[in-house]
Amino acid sequence: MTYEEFKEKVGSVILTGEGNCPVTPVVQMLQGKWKLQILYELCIKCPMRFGELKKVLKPITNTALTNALKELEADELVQRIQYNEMPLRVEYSLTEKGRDLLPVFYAISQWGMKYIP
Amino acid sequence: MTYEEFKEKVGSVILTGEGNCPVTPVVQMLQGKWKLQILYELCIKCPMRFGELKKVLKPITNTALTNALKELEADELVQRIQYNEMPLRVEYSLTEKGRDLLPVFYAISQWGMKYIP
DNA sequence: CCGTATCCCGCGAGATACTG
DNA sequence: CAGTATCTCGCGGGATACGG
Repeated sequence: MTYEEFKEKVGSVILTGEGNCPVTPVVQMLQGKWKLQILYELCIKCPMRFGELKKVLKPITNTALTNALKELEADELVQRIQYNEMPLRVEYSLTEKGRDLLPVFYAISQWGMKYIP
Repeated sequence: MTYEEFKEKVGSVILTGEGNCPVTPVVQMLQGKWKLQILYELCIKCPMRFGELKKVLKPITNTALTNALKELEADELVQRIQYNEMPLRVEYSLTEKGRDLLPVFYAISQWGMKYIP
């Protein structure tokens, strides 16, 4: 794809240049050491429990996982459901908004397969 | 796109789960406050001079711009060419590897248009 | 089991001044 | 013009211990 094709497809409205990169806010939302890996694991298996995520993202700490999940929830990419059983059970799943990131992941993966050895 | 379609298209090799998210290393490469905006500006106009980039990314400092450009160059997303004139002229341009990120930007923009008000 | 509450530390980024 | 050289500061994330 050339930039001209890109511009034509996306529309010029959000392509004003001068620092108004339309991509930046989205990537900001995905920034942080763990967010992408969490979303990725939730793509593979959904829903997942807190402890399950913690196990799969092995060196992650409680604090980091909690914070990342909270931010993802605030951005409506992930949904938290708490079941008041004993012992407590909490499940995290992707929202539609979160699942719609799959084409983005796909594009990135394609690029990675071409350029990452 | 469902995850099953995703898996089929990308191939299961890199989809091992257990923390091996294929997307993460790519986004790591794009991380930093300014890298994406630099790439984006270079999509719009290429090549650009140091001072030109600095003007367009207004509140950026010399240090930040220099560091970001160095890292982008190390990752072979951007090429630096120096002309030993007086006064000095340096031009930055996207490499093919960098230009090939456009489909990624496109996917992200599509998502953004759907979900960012 | 699923977190919160602290404390701590390093690193990315800002500010400012200076150079080939 | 296109950077480099320092210094500083804030905050994201790690470690550990405790609470509902």
